[in-house]
Amino acid sequence: MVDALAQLTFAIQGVLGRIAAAHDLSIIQARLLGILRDRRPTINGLAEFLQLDKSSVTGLVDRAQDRGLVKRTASTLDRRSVQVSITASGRELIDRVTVAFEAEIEVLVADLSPAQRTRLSAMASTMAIADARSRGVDIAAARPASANRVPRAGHH
Amino acid sequence: MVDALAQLTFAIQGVLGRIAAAHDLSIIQARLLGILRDRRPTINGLAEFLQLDKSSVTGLVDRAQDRGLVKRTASTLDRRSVQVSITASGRELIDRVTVAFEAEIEVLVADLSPAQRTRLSAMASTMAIADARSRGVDIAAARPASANRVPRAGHH
DNA sequence: TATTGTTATACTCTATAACTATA
DNA sequence: TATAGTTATAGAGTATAACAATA
Repeated sequence: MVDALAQLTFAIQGVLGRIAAAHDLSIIQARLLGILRDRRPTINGLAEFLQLDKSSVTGLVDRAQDRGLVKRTASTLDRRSVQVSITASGRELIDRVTVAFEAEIEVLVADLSPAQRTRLSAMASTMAIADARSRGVDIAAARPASANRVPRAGHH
Repeated sequence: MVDALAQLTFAIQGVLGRIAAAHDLSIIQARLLGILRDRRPTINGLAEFLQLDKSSVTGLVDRAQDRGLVKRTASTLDRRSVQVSITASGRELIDRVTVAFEAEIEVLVADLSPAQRTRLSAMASTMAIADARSRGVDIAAARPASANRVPRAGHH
């Protein structure tokens, strides 16, 4: 099991990496844009999402901003913080990457039956949630439309 | 499906990264040691396994060698090439990482039934093989001990 | 000529520590 | 004092191009 999952992970990362590179992006830059599709987090918020130090995020956002993919906006509530958002150009790029990624994943699951795919999808979600929970993060609350999970007490 | 798989991939990479870091390794260094557990590839061979440029592998092996985790041996057949192998110390380290990784994955699959785990494992393998095939690599032939590859016509 | 591996170089990604400007 | 973000710095990881040794 462990071996199979590790292999799968590397395979998917490889696919993602190749597609991102074909669009002149690294995996982490693609991830950044993906997060910003439906959120306007602060630098600290991004650091938490990505599990990176805030100084790493500063650099990440700097490079994306230099390319016109994201922008910083001063927060009106707390003048120390900024809000990071995606630009039209960034959104267009990540949308193209997503389409390509979906097509490639389609190749990987080609040998699975429709029923297997459904089950795989469900299991993957279950595991991602278990991971988030084990780190004390409530991933469900950060979802887009609907996806509202059962309200949970608190963290820790 | 795509989203769930991506989430799962990042979750597993996160787990791997944290465990590797706890043992003073990066993911790629852990992968390198994992590959060397039952193989003695050339630099070019490693580059193919890892899908990296050979110059990247030179640096990777340099750093691992500096730490006494791997070693280079001159090939007797082709004096241009070297064989990279794991040291006792490297093997001990990757074994410890593997044990810790297995324990963490156990947490992630905790919410899955035994039957689901079996199916997940099988599907993960299927997908990893599909990926290898899509890249023209025969992962199955590259397995353990004396995996004497059946002489094959051509690569490409 | 072609291939194996290294070197030189440049860039991205990352963390730690020190700093600034707010709060 | 504490927090949000940046800067300075250092190191790993990666690719491209040029190179030496060998085939």
